[in-house]
Amino acid sequence: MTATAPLPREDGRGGRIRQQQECAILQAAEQVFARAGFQGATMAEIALRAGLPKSNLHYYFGTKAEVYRAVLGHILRLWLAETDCITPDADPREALGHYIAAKMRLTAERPDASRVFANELLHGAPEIGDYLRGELRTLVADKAQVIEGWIAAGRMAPVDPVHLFISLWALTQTYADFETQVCAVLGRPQLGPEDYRRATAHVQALVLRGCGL
Amino acid sequence: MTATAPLPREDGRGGRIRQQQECAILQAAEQVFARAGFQGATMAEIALRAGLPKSNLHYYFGTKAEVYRAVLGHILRLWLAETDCITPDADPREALGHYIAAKMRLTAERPDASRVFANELLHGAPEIGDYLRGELRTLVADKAQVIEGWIAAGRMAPVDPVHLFISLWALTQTYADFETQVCAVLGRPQLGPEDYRRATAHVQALVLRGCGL
DNA sequence: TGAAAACCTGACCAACTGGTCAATTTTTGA
DNA sequence: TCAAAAATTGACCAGTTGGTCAGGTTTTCA
Repeated sequence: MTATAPLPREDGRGGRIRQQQECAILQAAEQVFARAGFQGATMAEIALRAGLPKSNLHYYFGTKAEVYRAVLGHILRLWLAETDCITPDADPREALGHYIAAKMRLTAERPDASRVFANELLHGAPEIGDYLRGELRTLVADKAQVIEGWIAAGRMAPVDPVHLFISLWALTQTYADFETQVCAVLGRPQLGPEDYRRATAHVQALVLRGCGL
Repeated sequence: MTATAPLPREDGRGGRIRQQQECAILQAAEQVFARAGFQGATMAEIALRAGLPKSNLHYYFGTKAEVYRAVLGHILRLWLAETDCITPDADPREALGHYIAAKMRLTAERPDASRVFANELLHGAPEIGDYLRGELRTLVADKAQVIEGWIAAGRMAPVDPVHLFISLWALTQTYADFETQVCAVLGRPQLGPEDYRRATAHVQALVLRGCGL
């Protein structure tokens, strides 16, 4: 019922200023949502971090849910990619190794994105359920067939391909989502590049050997 | 500043009624916290599910944080156990296989507990950080030594034991914490016993082979 | 049996938070 | 240069929620 925000043409860019501000807002929002979840996050804090008054924030995004959806949208784009290397002709060992490294890099570089995503899933994915059951499922089904092909050709051990993807996601994301626990048992104050290198090597070794590669 | 609730002697049981009510409350609270997280959960909903008026809920637990801590306490007790089978003399293959099965059973039987725990970790474990860096870390360090022993004796492939534990937790809990995503890619409306059986077999196969067992 | 302890509850409140709005300033582009 | 569009902002509001409290009922147990 508000005529305040003339909604940026989703396609073309809005004004120069709008682009800048929206970017700052989404960056701030990702942090806040990651730390506090949807309910725990407040518009006031997002505004504060983005460096503008709350009412200005509402000028760009009508509701908190709108900000949240925008943040999730950004994150989903990151999630889809990275499976390119999994093709029938690729070398299974190299393809899976690359995929693991890529996912782990994403986890290390954008832990907040991972956490927002995790939080959304944890609460039943009310916002992105359709995407999961649509695009993501299709993508996984495709890649699963590739892996079935590798198995049928005797190029790797028989492994349920869909469960394998679930495992890969779990193994990599856990380092961002549950960083506190990981740090605790590793006895580190926080995860650094060296920790991520070790984690990547460990997951690769475990999974590749687990797939008979 | 309230003298209302004469705090149940933590040690001995409070009155018969108190025990019953507290149990009902904690059960309800686990569900609510699992679905909504700490901030999203409301005392009103917990009370409703427990079948008593909100003010009565406040008679047993002074604050929401107190309820939350009690729920987490229950859950931590579940988490600690299950590693008993990992001992120097045990057969690595059987010990790890059992551990995976046990953790997966816990995940299947108490998914809400897993989700509350996951949520707490996701938000930086403000409540149980000390436990993680204390008891849990010690336990893991102990068990890691056992595994190092197995490796040194050539009874399994060289795997970083601490990262192995992190992997095992991730692989099992993911089926509760991110059930929505798992269901989506598996094309199932919800996970049933058969799904958990398959998941267990998959994780066991992957990890055991991954450990050269 | 009777009084103290434990338990129960509706009414109430203060703080917080998402969101609105009218008025003002800045930017744009013809 | 100047008017229309875009951007900014402080004041404000209504709904929600955690928590309080005074007074009542039930249970316990000596």
